[in-house]
Amino acid sequence: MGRMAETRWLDEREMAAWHGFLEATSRVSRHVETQLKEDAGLSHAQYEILVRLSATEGGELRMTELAEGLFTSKSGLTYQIGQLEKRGLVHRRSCPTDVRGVLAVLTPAGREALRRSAPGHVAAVREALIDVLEPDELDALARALGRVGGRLRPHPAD
Amino acid sequence: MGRMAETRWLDEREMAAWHGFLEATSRVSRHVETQLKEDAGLSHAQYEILVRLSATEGGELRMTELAEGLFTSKSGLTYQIGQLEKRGLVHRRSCPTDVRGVLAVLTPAGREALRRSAPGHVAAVREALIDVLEPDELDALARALGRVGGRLRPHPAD
DNA sequence: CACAGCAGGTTCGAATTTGAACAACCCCGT
DNA sequence: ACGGGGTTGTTCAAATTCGAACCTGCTGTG
Repeated sequence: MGRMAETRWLDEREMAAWHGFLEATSRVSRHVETQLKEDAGLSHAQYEILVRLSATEGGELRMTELAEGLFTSKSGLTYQIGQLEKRGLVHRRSCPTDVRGVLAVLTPAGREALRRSAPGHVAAVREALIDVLEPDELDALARALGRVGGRLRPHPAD
Repeated sequence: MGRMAETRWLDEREMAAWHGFLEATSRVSRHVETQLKEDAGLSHAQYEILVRLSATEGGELRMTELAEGLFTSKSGLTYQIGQLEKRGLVHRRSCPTDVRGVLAVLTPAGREALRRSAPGHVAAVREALIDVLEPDELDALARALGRVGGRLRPHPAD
């Protein structure tokens, strides 16, 4: 019965890739997180929320949509929106078409906070990842990781 | 004075790479984390600790060395070693050559836990990252991310 | 129209993580 | 031998994160 197939261990190349992935993600994450916190007082999660909101028509988005876009849990988003709301960067508005729904709306202060912190953040991203790679390497990375992320994306409803 | 140079925003290609990086790291991390937690009751951090320890001569390592290898903070490691110690997978031993030092030592139970959980973990890593890429893509990824991680590594003491 | 099943958000508790502050200790130059 | 300076781990409080349980309110079906 269910006897597992012999394990295919990782060879040296594969191990190097996995380890490199872990180290890079860990360090890049810390780099970006630290820069944002020090220079703008925002966590990366909070910054991303502002970005997504600012990219929409009215600067507002349903909680669920936001959560999906941020690859985070619903409860995690509830928490972060609460934090941003306390600081007046975002406010909640109930959805006109669905009583249950909640819209997170970017406030003028939120838009301003984003405008101020964006340059520093972009610089950090360049320093940590973008400017470290040659254009072709960057494209290869985008293609490869795009596939990786896509395959783990929650079912498009099969 | 200190006026910042004009910000070099990210173009579409760069944006795609950054977003892909964020999505991939987020989803891969969750995938691996979930598999380990469900199948072995270990967090990825804990699993990595067992791996590093098992790779050494006596299955032991100084706290600081371990923390560096795991790209984590010292206090974070203290916490995790505490958890593993509670479960009998690791135990602490004071360092013979430095009174301040502490050695984390893998116990037989710890070695056994690692042996049991490794196959499932490797499978998850393959499913999420390794087997999704062609050999050349994997090498390119390793080269690129290796450089990225290396550049953000704490000063080798200049 | 009534109902079962599902979707949207929040709440709650448990587990982690991080940096700062500490206390103890090693090491090197004077 | 001595003192300053850097190291080693731990402790502590604050911030997050996640999944499970819940309550409400949609929605398609009979």
